[in-house]
Amino acid sequence: MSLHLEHLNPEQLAAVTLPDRHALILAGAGSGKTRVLTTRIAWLVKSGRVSPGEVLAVTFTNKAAREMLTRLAAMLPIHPRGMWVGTFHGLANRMLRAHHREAGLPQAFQILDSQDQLAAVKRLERSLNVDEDRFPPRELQYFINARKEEGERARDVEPRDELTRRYADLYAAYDEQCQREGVVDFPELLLRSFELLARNEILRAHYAERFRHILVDEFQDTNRLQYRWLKLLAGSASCLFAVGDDDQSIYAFRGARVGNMADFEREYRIGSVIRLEQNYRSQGNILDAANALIANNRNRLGKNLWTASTQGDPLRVYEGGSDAEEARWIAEEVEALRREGDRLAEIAVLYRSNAQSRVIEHALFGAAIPYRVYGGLRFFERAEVKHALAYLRLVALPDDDNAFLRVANFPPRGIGARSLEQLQDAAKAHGASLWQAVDSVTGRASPALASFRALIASLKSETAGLPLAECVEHVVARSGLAEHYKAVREGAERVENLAELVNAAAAFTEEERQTESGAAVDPLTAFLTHAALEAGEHQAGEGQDALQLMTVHSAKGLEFNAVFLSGLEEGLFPHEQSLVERDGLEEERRLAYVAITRARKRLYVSFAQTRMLHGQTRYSLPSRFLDEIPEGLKKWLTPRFAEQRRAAVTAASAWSAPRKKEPLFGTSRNNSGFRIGQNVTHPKFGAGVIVDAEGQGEDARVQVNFGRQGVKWLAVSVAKLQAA
DNA sequence: GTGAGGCCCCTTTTT
DNA sequence: GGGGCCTCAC
Repeated sequence: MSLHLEHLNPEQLAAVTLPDRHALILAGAGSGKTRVLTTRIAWLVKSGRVSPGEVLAVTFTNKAAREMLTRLAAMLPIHPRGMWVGTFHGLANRMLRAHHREAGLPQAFQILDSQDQLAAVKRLERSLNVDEDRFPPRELQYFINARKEEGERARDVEPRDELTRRYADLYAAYDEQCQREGVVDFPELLLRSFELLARNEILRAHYAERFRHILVDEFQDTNRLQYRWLKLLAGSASCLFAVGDDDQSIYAFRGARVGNMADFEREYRIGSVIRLEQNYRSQGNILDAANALIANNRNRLGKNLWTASTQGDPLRVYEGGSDAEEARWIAEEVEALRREGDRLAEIAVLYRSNAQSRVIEHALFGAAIPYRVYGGLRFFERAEVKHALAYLRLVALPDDDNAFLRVANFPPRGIGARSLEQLQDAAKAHGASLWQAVDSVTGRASPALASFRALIASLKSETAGLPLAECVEHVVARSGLAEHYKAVREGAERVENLAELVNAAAAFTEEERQTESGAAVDPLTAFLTHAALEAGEHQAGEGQDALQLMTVHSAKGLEFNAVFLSGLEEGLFPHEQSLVERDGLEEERRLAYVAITRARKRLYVSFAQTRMLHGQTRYSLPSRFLDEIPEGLKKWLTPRFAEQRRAAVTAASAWSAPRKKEPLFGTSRNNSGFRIGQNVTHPKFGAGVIVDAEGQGEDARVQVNFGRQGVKWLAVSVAKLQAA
């Protein structure tokens, strides 16, 4: 039950025991950030400075919030009742449920996840006869979310041009639609609760008075709206304690504003920023590599991590002839680590994009290594589960048109597109929801519609008062979903997932009972909120020892004894898209920095000469990030790329002879003397690789990927290309 | 109204 | 390569 303050270093201790004032903690990777945050809360409470109810701590992910609660529970004698700990969205939701009337929402308002939101946007465009080619729904969704995250309503959007004006109009119409249906998207949770506080002086004063200490994790990832929300919540009396690391800002693409750190420092007159620079996680070579890499970024607040630990092993660098070969190598090395006694759960394979996992999974499967993939489709996002949830949503709030359209004819019950179109027209004419509009068309149109309406109504009455799990079970059975999936081929897994949904409901009830953290809403609405806000990381096979596969993004905040960083190739990492974005390359570099700093003892880095992407073989060059790591820290397991190119002339197969059986490239030639996949050099562009060829004789042209110099078509007869 | 096959697109991700 | 969406045939 002790805080163990004596185990903190001077900077950590200073941060933990800071007097009542605003603070900015610049906390490097592995510097004990979460520990400082939680210990500070415990210290504030234990020293009697505040009561738990006067503390609010906010994070980005549910995982981080849970972690914080667990640690707090270990440090504080009683359950920290009344303390607000959660994600931005979770806390905003809590506030909106408590003050739904003031916020202009039904108490049972439903939350749209990104999928639902896209469906809602599509539906809107169709109802307004908007040309989906000129206004792609995805673009509109992006526009709306970006505006909301800046704190702007449609009327605040500056009509720079005709297109923007149209988008703004659609934004307004979208908001009206949501309001009519009683649904709220993710950014709306924040914006709505922000506006509530801004408008309602009494509430604002209440919260500003209540929360004496507001602590923010991963502050570098906050967007403009989140920062403004915090400022409003803090008022003039509360202390803001912000922890962040500008070098780990990897979410600019979704609105995060690193600039919030500098703004905070200025606006709150932070005299001295506390820097946590001692790293307790990684051995010397790993940390040196990370520091060397990130030093190439210009926009930094500046900080240099150091460690008291030994240098440890050098980074192991591997070059594969293909992505498959790279994957096999990873499997072999993992197997070797396992033989040495490492637990698989302590080893991670990281990649830039989810699509890369397939090849790796294939190799792991072949090597019989158990693994777990993070990301991808999560439990509550599965189609069959979303269908069941849609029925439940209609029970909770029949005006939810999204849910209505999702399951009106699923399982098929003879309600076709035409009936639904008619219904939508009728609803539009009456300014009503689909549910309300059914009566106005049933007389003439589909009896099936009327029976669907009756089904929902009876589900509602039959489940009233039932415990949550039984309610879910009843809806799954009576909706016809279970029966439907039993009948279709390959539906067994879906039936299981429906059963699992019943379990999830039971587990949710139990958890609520223990923590009593729920806002004052009915259990069904609480469960639906949980499903939307926490899409469900808990997958099957959680308990067993398994290798961890995930994108670099989702690895943030985690650490492992050994890390494999795969696919370090130009165009993939850094991603080619990032090169055309403003500050894109620096964000990619920070991403690489995050990846490297996940490792405690061993870091493996790999790349492949060829990779299957979108069904085509791509030829790539090693990532520039690899060059930015000093040679002295690396140990090449395959001859270096440059050396290999030189060596290739004399001993073509020296570098990966053992398994060079498969034909790596098509042997497409065009009498140019070059072969696809061949490494070449150009006097101006440097090293490259042939990726395509066309034409014959004098007209022969080859396409060469020069990495950061770009991909170029060159006429063989003119360009001074040389085989490397 | 329903199911099967063709076509198009393709970052990163949490809430 | 693969998933979502649309069109076309029953």
